[in-house]
Amino acid sequence: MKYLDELNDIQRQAVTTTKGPVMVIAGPGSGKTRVLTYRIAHLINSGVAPWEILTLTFTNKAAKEMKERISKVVGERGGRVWAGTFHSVFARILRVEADKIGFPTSFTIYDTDDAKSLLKNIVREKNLDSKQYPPNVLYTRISSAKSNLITPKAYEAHKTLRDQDRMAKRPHIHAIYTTYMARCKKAGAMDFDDLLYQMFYLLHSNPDNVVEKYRQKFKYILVDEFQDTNQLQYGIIRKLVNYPKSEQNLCVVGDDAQSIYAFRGATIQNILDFEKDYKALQVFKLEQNYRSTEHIVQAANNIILNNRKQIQKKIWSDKGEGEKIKVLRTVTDKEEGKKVVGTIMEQKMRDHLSNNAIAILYRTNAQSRIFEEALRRQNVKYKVFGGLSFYQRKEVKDLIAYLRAVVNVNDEEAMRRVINYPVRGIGKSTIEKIGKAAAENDKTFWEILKTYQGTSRTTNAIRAFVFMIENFRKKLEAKDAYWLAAHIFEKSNMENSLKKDTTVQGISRMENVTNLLDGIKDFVENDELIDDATIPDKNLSTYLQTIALHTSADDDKDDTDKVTLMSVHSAKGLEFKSVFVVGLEENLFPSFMATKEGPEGMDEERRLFYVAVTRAERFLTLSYTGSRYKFGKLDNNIEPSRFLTEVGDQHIDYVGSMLGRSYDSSGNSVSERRTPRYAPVKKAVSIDVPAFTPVAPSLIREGLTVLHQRFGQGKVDKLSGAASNRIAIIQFDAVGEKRIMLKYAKLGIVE
DNA sequence: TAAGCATTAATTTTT
DNA sequence: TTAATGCTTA
Repeated sequence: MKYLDELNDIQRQAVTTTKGPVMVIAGPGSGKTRVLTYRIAHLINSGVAPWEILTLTFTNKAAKEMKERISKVVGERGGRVWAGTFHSVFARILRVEADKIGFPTSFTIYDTDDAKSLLKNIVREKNLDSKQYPPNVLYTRISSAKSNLITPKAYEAHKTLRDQDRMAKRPHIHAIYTTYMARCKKAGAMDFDDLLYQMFYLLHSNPDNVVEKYRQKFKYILVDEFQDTNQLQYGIIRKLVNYPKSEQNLCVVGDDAQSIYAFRGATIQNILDFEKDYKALQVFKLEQNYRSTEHIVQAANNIILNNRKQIQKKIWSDKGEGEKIKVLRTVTDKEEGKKVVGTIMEQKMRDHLSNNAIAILYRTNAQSRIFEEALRRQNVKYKVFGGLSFYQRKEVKDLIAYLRAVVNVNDEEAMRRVINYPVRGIGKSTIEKIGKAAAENDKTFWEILKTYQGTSRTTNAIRAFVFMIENFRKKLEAKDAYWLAAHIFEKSNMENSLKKDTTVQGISRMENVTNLLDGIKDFVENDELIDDATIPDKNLSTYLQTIALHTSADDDKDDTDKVTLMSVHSAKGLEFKSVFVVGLEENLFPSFMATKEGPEGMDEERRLFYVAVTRAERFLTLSYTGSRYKFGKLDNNIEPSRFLTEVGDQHIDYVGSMLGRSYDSSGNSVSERRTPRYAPVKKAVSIDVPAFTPVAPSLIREGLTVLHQRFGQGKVDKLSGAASNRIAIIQFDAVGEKRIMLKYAKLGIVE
């Protein structure tokens, strides 16, 4: 087996120990994905059918990549492994089994917006104060209840939860939870948590002994990123693995130090429980880091040492010392953008990095803007991940809502969205009345709609709408998803109403819908391997499921060369030659929420920082600023992040930055606060380099006054070296003497 | 009912 | 700063 030679000893053991429960603790860059894929390949090579293997990953993209890598080892059949996120795999199973637990198999998936809008309606119907019951709070509360396997009934009886709610003056949350669940069921809809919750419920209540079917089917189960699973997810796994005479072929891979989703209910308790739940457990620790150089790896170790709880582990690298970590400090946020991009330009030039090799990582998506602007100014191509995804745009959601309404007429949220778009004279108050009637008479929105009587004008409008939807439904069986979507777009009058808008935005909306239609076409035409056969399952509801679970992390990196901009969360599992972690400021990274939450919140922020730092292969740059715009207001009282002091000075290079000082409004240094023992302050002002056009190296002569991108103005003292490799010694006004290699540096001539 | 205008509230991370 | 909500008027 050739692939076994590509592994180190521990990795190989983790791959070849195929029977029984196995836990792999995998530090960052330790070849985790390789172990997982080779393990699966190894299973297949030893006679296990690909479709008997279930692999649960964190993103769909990770699953896809894994399948491709498996296929490289074992051939095409590798693609037939069951691999996907918890959500997508269980959605697929529920597509088949949902009717056993009272849902239609064509159930729709409510995204966060749908869920919140439904919650809002419920609060209104219950005549509760919408200020007291904001949808965000309700959603989080319900989500975390589900993630902890707390049913509405259990919630009602749960003393701690009820006390918390009472203290927050929200005593009716349990009732809202109950109604919410009922309404989702009536609408034939599941929210993200339900995909797991209902899956658990299916296995737990076990109608027609369905659990047996899946225990038989999935003989080997692998879970990636186990540290980010919640109790509910672990519960499902146990249902599938724990039964009499089970071989318990379960392999979980994770790293407690990289657990960054506690806010979503994930708990490293699962890792700890795992050892208790599976007595025969074999543990393998992967500690060698193949990704980063030593300064980075050791800085990471230093950082995580500040956390209280963790599994003993120390990652190491033999890739050499490498470059020190650079720290940039600026006065304003704009300048932070400029400096980061300046450093990027420098690395591109001096180290020949392509844009692809570079990532800017931030704590909050809102930070991207400043870097986007700076990159645009320098004409550097970039791609922003996260934020508003394609499928969240209004016009895209509108058309999708039509499709949802047609597939499942009980999908109340979709129905409400399209009933008066484009405007057809069914106004707010009418919709309100219908909603109320439905809630009061225990009917669905659609049932009321079909027989609704209002003024003759609205009644006619409603009749026409119902007629239209029913007509669409007639085509559902005979036509494929693409045909139907295009048909609906036209006949619903959406097309005309979009065409009327000839503004720039209007045109771009039209383009987005066209792109959506193209996407549907693509989906219809591409076959997918499912199980041991190719199933042409191309109906609309499968399509809707796929896009509902699509996230920006699943976006393919397009083949053009672009700098990556993303949140630290979405950078999980990725690596780049050069990484910039920006906005390292108190109350931003760590976030102000964590600061008030206490030590647990802070530990999670630190793990997040650990993840960010360990994304870098060769170059790591940290940046922060003294003042920043926050919701339109200038905050110039920013302190550097506590995390900066945890990196370890021996790994940091403070080139050109002034650390550990705060400045008052006139730019004077103010007495030191709490950032100790930082690099000496060289100059009290940052070097403001004016724009210049770089000249060819051959034009640089001794005695010239030149401009350097980072060091500012200086005088060329001496030239040495061959013409092709010329080195200039330059006396800079701001930073003193520097040796500059002309072929890499960009210099402008002043005189 | 629908569109236009004014006010106000809210901003962490994501399947 | 932006998004969303509320209010007024045709």
